[in-house]
Amino acid sequence: MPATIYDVATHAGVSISTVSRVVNSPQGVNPATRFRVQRSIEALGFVPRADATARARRLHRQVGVLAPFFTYSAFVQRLRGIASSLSDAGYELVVYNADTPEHIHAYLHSLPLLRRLDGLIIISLRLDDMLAVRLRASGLPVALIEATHPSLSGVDVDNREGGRVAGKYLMAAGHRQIGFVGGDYAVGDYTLRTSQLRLQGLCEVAEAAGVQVQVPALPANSATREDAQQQAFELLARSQPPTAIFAASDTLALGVLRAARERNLRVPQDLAVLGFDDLEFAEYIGLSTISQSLEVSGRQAVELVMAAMADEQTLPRHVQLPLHVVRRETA
Amino acid sequence: MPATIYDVATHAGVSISTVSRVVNSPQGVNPATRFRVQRSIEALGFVPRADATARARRLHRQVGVLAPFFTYSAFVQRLRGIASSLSDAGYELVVYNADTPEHIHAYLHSLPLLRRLDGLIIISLRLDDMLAVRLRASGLPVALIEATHPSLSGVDVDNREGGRVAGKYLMAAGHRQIGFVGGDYAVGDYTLRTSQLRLQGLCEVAEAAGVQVQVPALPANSATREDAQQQAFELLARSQPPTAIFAASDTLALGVLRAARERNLRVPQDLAVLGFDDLEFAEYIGLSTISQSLEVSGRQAVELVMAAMADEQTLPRHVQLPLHVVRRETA
DNA sequence: TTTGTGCCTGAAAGTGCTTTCATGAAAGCA
DNA sequence: TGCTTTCATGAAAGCACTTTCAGGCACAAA
Repeated sequence: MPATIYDVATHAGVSISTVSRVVNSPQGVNPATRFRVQRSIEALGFVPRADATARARRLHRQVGVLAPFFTYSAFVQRLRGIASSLSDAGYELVVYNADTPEHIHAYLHSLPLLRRLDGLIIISLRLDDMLAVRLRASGLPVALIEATHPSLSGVDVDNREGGRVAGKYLMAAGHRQIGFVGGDYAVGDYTLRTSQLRLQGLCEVAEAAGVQVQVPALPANSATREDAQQQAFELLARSQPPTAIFAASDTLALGVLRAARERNLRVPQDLAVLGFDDLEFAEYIGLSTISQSLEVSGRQAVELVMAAMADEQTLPRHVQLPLHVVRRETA
Repeated sequence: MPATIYDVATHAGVSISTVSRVVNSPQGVNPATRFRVQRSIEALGFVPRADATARARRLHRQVGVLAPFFTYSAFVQRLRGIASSLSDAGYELVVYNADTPEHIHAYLHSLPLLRRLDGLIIISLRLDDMLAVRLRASGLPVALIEATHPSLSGVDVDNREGGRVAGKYLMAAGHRQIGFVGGDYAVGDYTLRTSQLRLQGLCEVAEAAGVQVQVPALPANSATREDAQQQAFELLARSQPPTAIFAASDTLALGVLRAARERNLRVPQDLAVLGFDDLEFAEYIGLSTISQSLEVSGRQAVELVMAAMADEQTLPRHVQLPLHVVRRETA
């Protein structure tokens, strides 16, 4: 059984208050006493228990992350940013996986009440007004990533602008037949509809340039590679098939790439493919894509929760991250 | 301010003991009293605070995972298994990123003392005898993944056998010039040397069949795609280049694939490529590989820590997961 | 000698539950 | 009716720290 603050106090012949002070604010205690206590601490190998400290300080030094982790690939890179910022700030990271609407619902309602967390980061989940207001009222500092809500801090990108950037890039490369492949990660009512926005942006600039965007007959209601592959097959089978396809995510772009290979189309000569996200594997496979600074989004979110933790009264802040195309080999 | 157990007790006109019993073992309390208390609980919206419960029970319902997450791609899939098993068991998952030897050292020495965790899972980190014994003695239940040690529970695979499986598979496909590309994730003294073992297994079966294995002149001391690409270039530039390359991981295989593309080699006709791990993207890009059941390893590890948590005296258990080749398009 | 002024230090409250132990009431039995 | 047994409940200890508050003590000034 490890030593407690009481053991140290007895051993050094002082009160526990003094031991606590030696640990937390040594300058306030008489040098002679301090050295004696320090020797006792070392002799007994005393280390304050994190949970006891947390209780007394009413600060847990833990921040939670709620996300549909395993259905959604972009989380790793966001998490990377979150983890490193959090660790720099001396906070631990606890992970809540929310792949189903039921899980999400349960977490969202219990986490604020359990009072185990100092802050919470919610990734890629759409929150309705009621929920957002409840969260805000619960007193648990929250930051959103990818989604936004007026009453909660958040960091996102301009998805419509992303579609415009993609369209301009492809048209600048001479494409006049542009296809779109999309779909969103389905998590019930919490599903975020970014794919649609990216398509809108694409259509805007295409229309302005007199270029028509080809959209699959059946829009997918999920975001798997297989869906994308089927969508691509459909587009490529048309009488005037697209010479370029913009996929609403890198994962979907993989499906397009596969479809191209199966139809013996050379990329980018016969078919240019442009993704969205800039996931890690995009670089590996040479996929051209729109980068949305995933890692930075994680760091930003940590800053936002920290701000909310420092001052609960502060107004929600919203950060919008820039987008840029990363030119590689597929477009 | 949320309601506490005291508020409920007052409201229902009972003692806090009774409220506690209604929450935790309702069958032991008189139905009339029970209903009254339950009504008070609902009226006040009482939810027991997780940290208070944890303290009183001396059980935190949190398990930690320590791993070089962001230098090591296989973690996502392992984590998926861990997260879902943990959540089924009602435990939370706290993540400790350990990309540098210094971080690892600090975590390994502080986590057992801070007493915030009920258990710890350590992924892909080599522990020396002293550390393993210390951990064991600390009383914090531990399970290892990918590494093993006699005094700690662990789940791993037979890496040498993995090399043999790869060699047999490639030779059965007719290859007589087999190349190897390898390298390990470098985390100082904690670096695990699995690449070497996989090579040994490959050499064993090749030698037995009179086939020579081609190994790059400069073995890489890291495991990046770029390293693998350079290694592959070197092998392919030889007078008698390999017709198949076994890469010690899927990430490395990506580098080989890239090298093949740059040299205008068709895969698998001109060069067969076989990976190891079966990461998620392997399926996406059609990479043939040796699966090591990453998700299962996570589930197994949870079982092992749980066993250790249930009975601290129990002997360490070791589980070895099966390997099998997943035939796709590259070999 | 008395009063004032800091500096150290200890006592004690606060944190919100679980769980053991003891007690009283009610029920069962002869 | 008197005794035992069971059931339901409350009191209180325990958890391991931080932090506030008050007071003791030494030293300087009056």
